[in-house]
Amino acid sequence: MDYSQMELYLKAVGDHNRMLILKYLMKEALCICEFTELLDMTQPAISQHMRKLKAAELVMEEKRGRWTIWSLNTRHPQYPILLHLLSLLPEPERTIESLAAEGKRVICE
Amino acid sequence: MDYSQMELYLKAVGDHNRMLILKYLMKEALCICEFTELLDMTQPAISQHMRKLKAAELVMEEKRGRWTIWSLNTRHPQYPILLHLLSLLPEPERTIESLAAEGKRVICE
DNA sequence: TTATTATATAAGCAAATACTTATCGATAGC
DNA sequence: GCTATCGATAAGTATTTGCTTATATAATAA
Repeated sequence: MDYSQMELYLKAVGDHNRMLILKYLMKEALCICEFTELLDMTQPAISQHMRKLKAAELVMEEKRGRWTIWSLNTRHPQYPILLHLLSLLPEPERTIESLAAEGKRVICE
Repeated sequence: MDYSQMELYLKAVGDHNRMLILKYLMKEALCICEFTELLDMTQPAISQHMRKLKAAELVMEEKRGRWTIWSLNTRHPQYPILLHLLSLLPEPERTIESLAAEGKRVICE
């Protein structure tokens, strides 16, 4: 891995909101609309974060109908390091379940 | 480690020039004036990078006369991860030895 | 077809970042 | 004391970043 790739990689991970996104993706694949609820951000903001994560090859996207399902790229050479770094972070307070309790569950299919 | 600390940590490491600085520090403790030659940067630029690295507790400084000797903080809880990340990067082309060959060795004492 | 939904993209903006030059403080040597 | 050197800090600047709102694209539903 050269210095530019490493910089891309560390900058992709090194953002509060993207760490949250990656934390959520450790548990399950999710679509953009679910992230907008989980992070309380606009849809374009989430899309742009996913673009950054994808540029660093940290995530994969799968188009399913209208939805784009995002998941961690487990084949990334540094995937084990990513898991380790994420394991150092606390679980996000908001979850899909807690959103469901508020009646905000996004069904996505 | 909370999200803010992790962000500070990853942003400190996630810069091309700071990765070079850390790479050099893996081999030996160095002073600011040596880095200015190794990275071909101005002295204030190096000082500012060291300040960022220190804020993330990645490096330690020791005042010795006029010089400040910088070294890796081997006591940092995530020091092993840092070493692993740095090990993925190629050795810098310029070295203290190659500078010596150009007659640019900074003696520092 | 037309409307709705999920996402991507474009353009604009404020804040952060990585430099620069200029200057200040502290130490060492004369 | 005076001067030179190492380093920190301040101020200025161009670029990057992370958002915003507005709009475009594509798939589903009516």
